[in-house]
Amino acid sequence: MSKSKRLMELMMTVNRMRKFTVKELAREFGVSPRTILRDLQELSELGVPLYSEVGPHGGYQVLKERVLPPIAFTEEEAVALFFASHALRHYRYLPFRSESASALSKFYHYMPGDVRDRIDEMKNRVDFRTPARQAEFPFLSELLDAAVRQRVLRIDYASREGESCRDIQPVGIYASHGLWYCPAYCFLRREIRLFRCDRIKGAREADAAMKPVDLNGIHLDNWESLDPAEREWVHLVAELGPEAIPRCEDELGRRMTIHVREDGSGWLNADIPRSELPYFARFFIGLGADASVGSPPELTDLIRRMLRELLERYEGKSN
Amino acid sequence: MSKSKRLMELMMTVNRMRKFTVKELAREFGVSPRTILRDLQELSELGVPLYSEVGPHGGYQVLKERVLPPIAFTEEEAVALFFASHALRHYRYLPFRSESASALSKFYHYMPGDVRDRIDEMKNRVDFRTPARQAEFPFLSELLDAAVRQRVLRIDYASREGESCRDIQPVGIYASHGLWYCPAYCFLRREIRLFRCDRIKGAREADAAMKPVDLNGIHLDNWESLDPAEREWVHLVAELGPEAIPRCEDELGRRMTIHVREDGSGWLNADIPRSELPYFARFFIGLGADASVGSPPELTDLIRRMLRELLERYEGKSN
DNA sequence: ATAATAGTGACAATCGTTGTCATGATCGAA
DNA sequence: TTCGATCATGACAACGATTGTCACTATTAT
Repeated sequence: MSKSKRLMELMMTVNRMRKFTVKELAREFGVSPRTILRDLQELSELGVPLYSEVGPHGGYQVLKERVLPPIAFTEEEAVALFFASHALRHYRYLPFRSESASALSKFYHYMPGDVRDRIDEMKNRVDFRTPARQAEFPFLSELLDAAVRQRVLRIDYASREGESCRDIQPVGIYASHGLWYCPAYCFLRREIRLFRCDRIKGAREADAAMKPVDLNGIHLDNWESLDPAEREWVHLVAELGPEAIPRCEDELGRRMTIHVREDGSGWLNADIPRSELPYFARFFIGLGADASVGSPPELTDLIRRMLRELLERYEGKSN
Repeated sequence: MSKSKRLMELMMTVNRMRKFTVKELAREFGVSPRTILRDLQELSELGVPLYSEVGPHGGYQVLKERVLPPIAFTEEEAVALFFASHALRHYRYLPFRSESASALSKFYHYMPGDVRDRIDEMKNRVDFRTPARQAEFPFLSELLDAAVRQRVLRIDYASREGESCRDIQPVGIYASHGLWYCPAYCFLRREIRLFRCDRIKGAREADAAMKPVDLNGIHLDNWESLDPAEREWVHLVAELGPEAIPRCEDELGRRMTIHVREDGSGWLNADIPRSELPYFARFFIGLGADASVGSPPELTDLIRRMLRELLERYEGKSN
């Protein structure tokens, strides 16, 4: 095997093993320990963070910031990748903020001048906007870590009703419209609930006594469908004007299908839980004249009531 | 210089030059042409897409998909980068869709097994959601290209009033809530306007007679502030409940500052163009009891009127 | 035709790589 | 303490890879 190939494979191998001795590698690669030593020194010079300890039980170690085998990207791929991480800059909080920034600058730095020029030209001409939020999300890494390792966390949660302390086991975290959410099994309610991460004011490992529940097979793509069946459902029918379609896709897109006609208008036809009627009432009021609810009657009633209340407020004020 | 170093530099050099002859390179690197030929063959085998033509004015060329010098990422950086481009998968339309996908799979493919495992574990546990849209955005690349190269495009635009044909010069494109927008200088209105990309039904190079205007210095970050001064402004004051804050940040965050008090409530205090009163009226109606507008009177009047209309509609229906 | 270019094969000179050996240093365990 | 496991370094000869040179072919624009 040629030296350069051996170096590549060596890099992958040490990344895989994390801890190893010179002899081991020499056997594995069929070369002498002396050669391996020379190779390791070269890897070191190439930036692989190696650390060695002498003595029995000593050996080599790769420090935690492992270096991946270099990947060659085409120019187009690099540009795409650049803008992908560029898009994340709008997030003040990320589970891996600093890494994302350093990857971005590494990219930028290593690129040949003319590609950099091209990126510079495009930088201010493509963007993925995310609403800027004042809310703080200090525990994203902890929540994600707990989700991956299936651990229970004890959190301080500031809900509308006041601050409470509860044990949860996160399913995962996701950002939507610039806010972070965390669906998690709540040991208090004994079901999966959605938490807003900015309301989580504290998070630490729960008591060892708290046994994790089995959330294998439950993840971000399917937890919503695992809703408890206790709910009572009512049937929603609404007619949508063209202006209303995007707003419905925005807020309801993942819960129901939005039917669109040729002329741009559309309609909704779906079952919704009775408990969410207030939410829907307010939502359709917000759509104004672009939407009109046909059913259920409970919803139209509620809309009327809410409209009257609002109207009273605004009439009271002006008089 | 060692062979491997020379190969690296060669890769960068050919990427920079795009077109070159063997002799040139031989001179530049101080080796014989024979060696360069051997090196180029190796680069070729390593995936650099080289193409050669014999004869006078012949020579080597790098095909358009240039390969960048390999960049070594740490594990954490790779994970961050992976999730950045993972986040883009929600977009059905992107100005560089296929490249983004191939970069993602290249990443995944070249990663050592255990990092891949780690990513697999996290894949379903972190997400950046974007509303799924049915709208189509077929001309993103064309718009972006025109923005970068400062070209004029002739587009077919389907606005509320019907389809029209106009010449525009894009400032850039951006995605917000899953929809793509394109601020552009409109030669019809003679000012910068915001176009929704899904309403652009056709796009092609405009007449050569259309002279591009100078949009240097105007880009996505500043075009909004270049609004024509013709507008009439009114002063908005509104009181916000805690629930209303996120929705205001979402929709108004980039136009005005949202003041937040200790207790979670907040207020708005900003100038808005009179022409947008209907938009604001509807917006505050959508906030329901969580917001109340104090001023301007025109706005509260409008809100009252709209509420009455809505109420009539819903009362008419139920009777 | 001519000149400019790529492409290949052969060979010897050169240079880099490897294994072996000797030596040293450090550390943990017996 | 001594012993063995480990990293670390230097010297050198054997080996193998790389390089330059030369001779030759093939293609093409002028």
